[in-house]
Amino acid sequence: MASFIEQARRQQIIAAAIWVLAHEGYASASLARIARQAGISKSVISYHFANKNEMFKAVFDHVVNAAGAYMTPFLEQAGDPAGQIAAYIRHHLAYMAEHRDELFAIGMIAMNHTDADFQATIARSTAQEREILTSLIEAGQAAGQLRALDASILAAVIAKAIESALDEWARRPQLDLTAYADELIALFDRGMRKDEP
Amino acid sequence: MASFIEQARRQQIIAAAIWVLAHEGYASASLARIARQAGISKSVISYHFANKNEMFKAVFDHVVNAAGAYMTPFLEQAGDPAGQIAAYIRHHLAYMAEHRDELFAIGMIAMNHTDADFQATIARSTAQEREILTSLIEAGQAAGQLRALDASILAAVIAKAIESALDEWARRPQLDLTAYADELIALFDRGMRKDEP
DNA sequence: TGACAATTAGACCGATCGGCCTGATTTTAG
DNA sequence: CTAAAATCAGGCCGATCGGTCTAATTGTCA
Repeated sequence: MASFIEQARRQQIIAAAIWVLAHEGYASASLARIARQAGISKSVISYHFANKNEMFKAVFDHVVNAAGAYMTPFLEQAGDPAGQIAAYIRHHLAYMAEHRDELFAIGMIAMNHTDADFQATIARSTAQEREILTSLIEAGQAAGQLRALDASILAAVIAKAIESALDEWARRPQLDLTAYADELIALFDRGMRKDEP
Repeated sequence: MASFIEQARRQQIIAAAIWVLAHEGYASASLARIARQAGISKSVISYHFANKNEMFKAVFDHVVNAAGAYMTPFLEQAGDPAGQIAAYIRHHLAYMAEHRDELFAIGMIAMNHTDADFQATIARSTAQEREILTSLIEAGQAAGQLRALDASILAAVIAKAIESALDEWARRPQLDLTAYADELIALFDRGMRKDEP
C-alpha cells in the first residue's frame, strides 16, 4: 500500500507538472522547473516516479480519468443520438471551462512528448474517445435522424471542433465557451440532420 | 545582392529543416540534425542565418508565401461568398495534399518554437488568414446567403476543421483528402446556409 | 527509545543543445 | 595570377537536460 506521503507527493508533483505545462509550455516542463514549482528537490520526482515518462503518464491518466468520469453521466441521460452528440459537445466545453490547465497540459504532452509507448497510449485513448462519437453518428444515421455523411470524417471534424475551442480560448481569453458550444451545436445539428420528409 | 551560393544554400537548408521537422518532429530539429540532413556542417547554417530563430522564420515565410500564392487565384475566381468559402476549404486541402511536409513543418514550428517575436509573427499571420474567412462569412450574411451565426467563431471552426485534416491525415495516411474536403463543404454549407424562404 | 525503512536535498554525471571561433578552402575581382 | 572576400569544416564553450549517487533527515514500529 502506498503511504500518505507517497500519495500526497505524487499528487503534488502531478499538480505542479500540470501548472508548468499549461502556463509555460512543454519545453519549460523540465524536472528542475516542475520541482521548483512544487517547492521540492528534483530527486523527489525521481524517487516517486521511475522517470519523466512515467510522470507524464500519471498526469495524462489523472486528467483523462477525471474528464471521463465527468462526461459519462451526461451522455447517458441525453436522449436520441443527435441529442447525445449535442450533449457531448456542450459538456466537453463545460469541462474545458473549469479545467483549463489540465486540458492544456495533456495537450502539450500529447503534442510534444515523443516516447513511443506514450504516443501509443495516447493514440489508443484518442481512438477510443473518437469511437464514442463515431458510434453516436452511426446510430443517428441508422435511426434516420442524420444524413449520410462519412461517419469517421464527421467524428474527426466534431472532435477537432471541440479541441479548437481550447486553441481559440488560448488566443482570446475573453472567449465565452458556452456561446462557443451553442454555435457548434447549432452548426453541426443543422449540418448533420436529415431533412424532414 | 545575394550570391548564387547564398540562395542555393539557404534553400537547401530550408528544405532540410522542413524534412526533419515533418518526419522527426520539432525536438529532433536541432542545427546538428538539420545540417546532417543537408549534408553540410553545422556552422554553414550559422553562417547563412543569424540564428536558429531566423532560420525558422525563413521556413515559415517560405511556406506561407507559397501557400498564399497558390490560394489567391482560386478565391478570386470563385463566385458568391458561400462558393468562396467552399473554394477556400477545397483548395486548402488540395494544397495540403501536395505539400504535406511543408505544412507539417510550419505546424511543428508554430506549436513548439517559443521565441516571443516569432510567436507574434505567427499570431499576426494566423489572424490575417482568419480575417479572410471572417470577411467571407460576414459578406455571405450581409447578402442574406448565410444565417446569423457568430462570424468569428464560425471562422475559427472552419479554420480548425481544415487544420484537422492534417492531423487526421497523420493518423490515417490512407485518408482521401479530396473526400475529406467534400465532406467538410457539405457539412458547413448545410450548416451555414440560410433556409430558402 | 532505538533500529530500520522511507524520504529528501544537493552534488554530480554524460549527453545534447545553440552558438562561436579558428583556420582552411573556394570563389570573386582587379 | 593574385589578393581579398566569401564560404565552410570541425572543434570548442557555457547552459541545460534527465537521471544517479550519497549522505542526511524524517517517519514507523517493536
